[in-house]
Amino acid sequence: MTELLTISELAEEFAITTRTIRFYEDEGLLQPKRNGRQRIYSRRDRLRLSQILRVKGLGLSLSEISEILNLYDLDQDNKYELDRLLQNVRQRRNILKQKRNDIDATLIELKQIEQRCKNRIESTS
Amino acid sequence: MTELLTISELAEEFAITTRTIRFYEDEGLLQPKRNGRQRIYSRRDRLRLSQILRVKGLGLSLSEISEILNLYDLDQDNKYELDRLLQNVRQRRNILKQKRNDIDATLIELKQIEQRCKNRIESTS
DNA sequence: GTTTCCGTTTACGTAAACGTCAATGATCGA
DNA sequence: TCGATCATTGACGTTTACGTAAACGGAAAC
Repeated sequence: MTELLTISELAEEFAITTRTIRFYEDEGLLQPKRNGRQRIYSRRDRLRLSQILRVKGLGLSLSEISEILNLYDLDQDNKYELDRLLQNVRQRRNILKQKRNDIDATLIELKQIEQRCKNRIESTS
Repeated sequence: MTELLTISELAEEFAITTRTIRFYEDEGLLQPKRNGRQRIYSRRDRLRLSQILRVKGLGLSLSEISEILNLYDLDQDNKYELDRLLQNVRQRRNILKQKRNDIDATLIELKQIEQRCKNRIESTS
């Protein structure tokens, strides 16, 4: 049993609208099978959507997300293509690492604010 | 010497346009002094802009950035307000921690892809 | 003294990422 | 069989985050 899903089930599960899911398909991020005109989503489609949403929260455009997720589908044997892919993956990793650094810097500042906040509450009570 | 900057100097330094800087001011994210009609930016304004840009890369809207940066200006004595502020800071921190988790998950996947990529290149050569 | 740079305000334009509405079709329970 | 429900395909609307162009002012360089 491969647990096939309808578009509204998928939408509800991820708390997004069906419009959004169809839009992602228009943009080439999803390619569900069809039963006649009706879309049917496999476990793999579901995983893909979860990856899309996870990456989307990091401030990447849909075209960037598309590029990243295409890296996931490794089906090359051509050495030149593999090299290009490798460069691309490394670059993406570096960008994400930079973002993580930005998050860490902000987290430190927020932590300091939290501490000052607590101190004031202490001294006020 | 407090090193005052003009708008185009600031724009060049951060590789953005003056339009963007003025837009941020319209949105209340910056409040530079004026010399007549001309804007002049202090070291503090410059720091603010760098914070804006740093947080912007994390996929937050300008209004969210505004909220976060407002947390930086701690000038409350009211205990109730301090409590609210504290809640807010903690919530922001949790959201950012979640984003960092998402980044880490993606980094792990990319690392695996990189490894598979390298393996294939090895076995191809 | 006028051209040439900034800089300013005002205003309309635009790309991305959907929201919303209309018209239509398949299905399913009463 | 009829109404309700869910899905589909357009198509136009909307918000965010700026881009771009027009029209103007001050200063400084020639």
